[in-house]
Parts: sequence; structure tokens; C-alpha cells
Amino acid sequence: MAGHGARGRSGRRPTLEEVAARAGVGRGTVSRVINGSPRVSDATRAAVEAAVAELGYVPNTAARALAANRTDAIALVVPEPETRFFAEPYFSDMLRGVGAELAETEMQLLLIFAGSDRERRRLAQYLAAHRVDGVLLVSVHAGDPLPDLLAQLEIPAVISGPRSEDETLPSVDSDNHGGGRSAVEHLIARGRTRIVTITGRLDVYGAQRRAEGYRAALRDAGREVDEALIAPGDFTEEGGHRAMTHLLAHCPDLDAVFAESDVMAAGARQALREAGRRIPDDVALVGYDDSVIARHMDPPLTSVRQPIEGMGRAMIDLLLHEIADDRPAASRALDRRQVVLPTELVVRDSS
Amino acid sequence: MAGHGARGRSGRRPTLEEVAARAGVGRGTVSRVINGSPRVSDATRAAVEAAVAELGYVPNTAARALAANRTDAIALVVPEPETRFFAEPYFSDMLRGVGAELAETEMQLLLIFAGSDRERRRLAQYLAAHRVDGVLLVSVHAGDPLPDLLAQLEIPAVISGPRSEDETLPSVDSDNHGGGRSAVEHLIARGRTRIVTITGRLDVYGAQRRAEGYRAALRDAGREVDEALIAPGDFTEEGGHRAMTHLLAHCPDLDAVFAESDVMAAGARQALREAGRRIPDDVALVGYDDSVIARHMDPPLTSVRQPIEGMGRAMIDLLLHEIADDRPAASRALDRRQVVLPTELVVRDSS
DNA sequence: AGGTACTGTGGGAGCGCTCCCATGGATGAT
DNA sequence: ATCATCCATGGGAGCGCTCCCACAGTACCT
Repeated sequence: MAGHGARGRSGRRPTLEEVAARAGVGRGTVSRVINGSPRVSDATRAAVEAAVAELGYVPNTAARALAANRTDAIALVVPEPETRFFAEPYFSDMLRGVGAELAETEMQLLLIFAGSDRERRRLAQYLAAHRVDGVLLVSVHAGDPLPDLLAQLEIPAVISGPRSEDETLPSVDSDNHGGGRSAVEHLIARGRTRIVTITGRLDVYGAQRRAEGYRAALRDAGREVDEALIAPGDFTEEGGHRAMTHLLAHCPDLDAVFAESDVMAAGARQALREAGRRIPDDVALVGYDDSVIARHMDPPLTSVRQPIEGMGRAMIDLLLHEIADDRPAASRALDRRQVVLPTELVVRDSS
Repeated sequence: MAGHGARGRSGRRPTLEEVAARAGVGRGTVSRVINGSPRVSDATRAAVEAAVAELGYVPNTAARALAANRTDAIALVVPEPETRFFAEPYFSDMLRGVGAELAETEMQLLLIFAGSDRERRRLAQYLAAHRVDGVLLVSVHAGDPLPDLLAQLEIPAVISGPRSEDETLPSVDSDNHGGGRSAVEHLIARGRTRIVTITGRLDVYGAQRRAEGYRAALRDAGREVDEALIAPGDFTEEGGHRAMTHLLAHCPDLDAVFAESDVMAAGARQALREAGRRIPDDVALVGYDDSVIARHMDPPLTSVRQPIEGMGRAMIDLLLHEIADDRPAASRALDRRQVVLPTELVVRDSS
């Protein structure tokens, strides 16, 4: 596989210059062939390719990076401790999409965790050294200084889940609004009349959008939106339990719950059990994320699925464009690239 | 944090040369300071450090890599599909150890999956380009050509789990022999008399060692080793079930089972259940790996734990030495570095 | 006083590539 | 036949660093 021709134990790797000599052409021409420039005659190209094969030539990445001022590497930055990274299937799905899309290219993917302060300092140093051509940002919390740092260093970046309506970074997101709407439309179609919702942390933009989707679905069905039926959660199981308990107290005749994350749905389910409500007979329950717990819940939970792998692919797509785009950053900011991917409602027994 | 002094929107990063000019010294001196050479006077060092801070200087990695012929990066190569990587806590633990040990250094860790043929070709290309200073190999199967490729390219590497008694690569392993022995000694201490074992795939060196540990423990207790009590498994749940069924048929009076992996223990447990044997009353059961399933089994499984995080640390240790060691590979091969870490028996209700 | 040894320092050379300008031959228009 | 154009091609310059040799200065011996 590797180790053609004369090389092997020599230890020295052939250089462009040597390939050029062997092929009887100049250095520039070999470079053009290696980089797939069209400005090379077929005969010359063939000769160079033969020389490359004979010598087992492999370009020196460091030299290329130095001369061309690019690294051919991009980083997937995860501002979470590694533990969460492994625990949540979200990241693994995302990684699969990113990896698949990147396989087409010569780009190398780096996985960087920035959960602790120490790791974040390291990351800052790393970015300052421009060791990557671009950055993929996942699960960034509001107020995180990372996006600004990237902008200041003028490093192309794409964020998953815009931080607000007017996110300045190119972003990829699933259709939270549509997802929330589809959950509620489903409940309406099932004949439910008193539909409540448990929202996520409203400083997360996506959570707001889900809640707005809830409202939109009700309005479109000609129903009135009762703000008392909307309880804020915080994406945790306890939060879901608390919100559900609150809702049951203030609105005992509810017959459907849209929990805006599966984890909160698990908390809500517990609270409903404690209140003696049966699922789905007395109360229908719909979650969001279609995570593992959705499938394993009793009864299995209807949930809104996001196309996470597709989001990963889309992020790479955007980022590669961003990197290729060598216009000054100022004008680039004009065409805000925001990709929104559709969600899918996965109906199970809970509704 | 980043973006001191004049830099920021300029786009151009300061170079060594500029730092030198600013500090009123030569290029070489700045390089010495940056690289922590002791051959610099305190006054000069201070001046250079000030200039570095003022200019916000960050070394250019590509230039350094080119000039010094090193990359300051090492790769953790996982010859498995990503799915398994995320599924098995083994990798996550390993990664934690590796990351912790590496945090002390300037080294950058790359995670490379080589599950598919395509990925393997990519990896070969990657290694041929010498894009890393060293490689960490985990869960390598017998017959894998990767170790040879690394040897041929003269890339320092460390393997977790030697492939045989005379592994040529530096390796880190847990004490499989001692682990197997401790499991059986425990069963003996508990008063069990007819102890059987289900081995792993015997083409895996570690599996052989565990089985030998079983034999050693029996011999040391003055008991005779009956080869009929040893059934080969294959590390799968079905294999464990099959082996257990076989053992029950041929040795109905067995009162203890040492399954050489937790997964096989799960299979064995099922077979014991089907045969109406109670655990631990009729039959004691011990597994190996102390994986998640051990804790969650009914009854919770006694199991042999390997210090995986520690193994990760040890691998980095070995590898960094290997990299620092610039003696020719031939003489280096003489001092085979093999680290073996002790295991720990975690006793639960199954024994 | 001269010699030796060491220490801190400056700067040339060179790592292997890309970028770009210059060159020369082929092609087509006049 | 003449000139402008258009390739394909060669090779100089330079990317930012490390390595190493040379040199001045100081210290300590004869």
C-alpha cells in the first residue's frame, strides 16, 4: 500500500523537487498536477503522476501550510465536558454527518473539548495560532465569548443553533417553530382540547421558537392561546416534573402535554403518574428530540425528531463555502447564511 | 485574552523576526526563549517575553513543523466504526486518561477512526504524510497490518493490549493473568468447588492470559485443572449462552462460573436462569471488564475492573518517551517497554 | 600577560512547498 | 509574413521557523 519504489527504510521522504527531476519537468508543474490545476497538458500530467507513484511521493503538509497559509483542518468545538459528549447521542449523530461530508475532501477534522476553563484557555491559544481553517460550533450557550473571539480572529465559523433571530454567524438549525407546531397539530388532530406546554429555557433561542410553534398551531386551529397553559421548564427532568405539577394544579382539565424536550417529558410523565393520570388515555404526551429515552419510555413517547446528521452535513457545507470565500469578512457578513432543516414527528403510544 | 497590542483587525500576525526587533535581540534568541532553552540571560528573557506579550505573538505551527520536522501532534487510532466508539465506555475512559496526561504538554491529540476500508486508506495516506509524531493504537485485532505499517514508516507507536507474548511494539496492558486469577481465588475463598470458565476468543492474547490465570489460581489452591470445565466463548452474549449451556450439560454439579467478559456473563446468566439455577445461591458468577452492564445486571455482577484511564495515561507516557528518544529504531527495539497495570476485583451480589 | 573554557548571542542556511512572473512555442487574426 | 494572444512551463522569491556555527565577552587558570 505505502512504500513504493526506492523509499522505505531510507527515512527521507521524496520532495516535490525530486519528483520534478524524475519526471523531467519543473517544480511548478508538479505542484500544479498535485493540486489538480487544469493548466497542464495530458502528457505532462501522466509523466508526473508516474513519477509520483514510483517515488511514493506524499506532499509535506507543513510546508504546504506554511507556503499557502492554510491548514486543511477544521475543528469541531464542543463547549462541554467530554462526559456529556459521550452521553448524548446528539454529538455522535452530528459527528457522523460531519465525518461523512468531510470524507469527500482532504480536510482533517479535529475534535476539541472546551468544557473546563483550562481547556478554554488552550482553545483560545489554539485558535490564535490559526491552527485550523474553520470552526464548527455546537451547543453554544448564550453569552459565550467564543463566537466573538472567532470573529475577531477572522476565523470562518458555523454555529449549530443560532443564538438569536439575528445571529451574525452562519448557522444551521432544525425548524424548531415547525417542530413545535407539528407536535401541537398532531395533538389537535387526535381530538385533544386542553393542550398545555412545558417550554425549555427561554434564553435559548430554539426553545422560544418551539413555544412560538405551539402558539401558532393553536391560533391556526382557531383556538385562543391561554398563557396560563404555558409553563417554563429548564430542559431538566426535575424542571419538567415541577412544571407539570404546576400545570395540573392550575388547569386540572388538561388532556395533552407538549414537553419541549424528551427529558422534560420524562419528568412530566412522572408527575402525571403521581396525579393518577393515565397516558395516553387521560393525557396525551409529546416530547422533543426523539432521544433514546423516547423509545424506552413507558409508554413509548411520541417525539419530534431533528435531522442531526443532516445538520452536521449542512454545517460542513456552509463552512467550506465560508473558507473558500476569500472576500473580506465585512462584505461576507452581508449574505447571512442560515440553513433550517425540517423536523419529523415520530408518533408512538404516548399520544 | 487574545488580541493584545497593535494586532487585531490587521490580519497579519507578528513573526519571530518582529518580536526580535522589538526586543532588540536576534531571531535565535527569541526562538530560545519561546522554546524554553536555559541558555538565555534573565534580562534578555524578560525583554523578549515583554515583546511577545505586547505584540501578542503566537508561534506559527506550520513553520515550526517544517523547520523542526515534527508536528507536535499524536493520533489515537481506533480501528472500529464510530458507533462502537461511542457505545463502549472503554474508549471514553481511555480518552479521559490520554487527555489528562496530554494536558501537561503542548501536544495535540487527534482522534482517527479507521473502521471502514475507506477510512483505513485515508489513515495510511495520513501516516505516510507523517502528519503526527506518534500513534496510540487501541483494540487492534490479530493480523491487522497497521502495526507493521507504522514500523515501516518508523512512526513511534504504543499499543494497548499486546498482540502476543513477544509484542514488538511498546505496549500497555492490564494484568489479565492476575485478573483471571483474582476472580477464581475469590470464588475459591467463597467456598466454591466446581468452578468453570468461559474464555474469550483465544486468538486474542489477553483472553489467553485470563484463562491461564484461571488455571494458575486452581493449581495454586492445590486443585486439579479439568480441561472439560473450560469452554471457549467469543466475547458475545450468544457465545456466553452457548458455552454455559454446554458446561451445564457436561458438568451439572458446577457451582461457580468465571466468564471472561461481562457480556458473556450476561449470556451465561440467561442460560443459568433457563436451567433453573439461582445466582448466587446455586451458582456464583463473576465477569470481567466491570462494564455498565455489570452494575445493572440482576443480580449485580461481580467483575474484574481494568484501570482503563490509567492505561491511557501510561500509553501517553510511553509514547512521549518513544518520540523524545531519537536513537535509530533498530537499537530502540532492544528495550521493549511493556507496562502492565493491576486489576481490581469489584465484588457484587452475584458471587 | 597569555591561554583555555565556557556562556550568551546574532544571523546564515535551509526545511518543502505555493505563488507568480517571465519565457517561448503554438495559434489565430490581420 | 507579422503581430497579438494564448497556452504550458520553469524557476525565483518567500512563507516563519529551527538548527547550528561563529563570535564576543567574561571567568578562571597557568
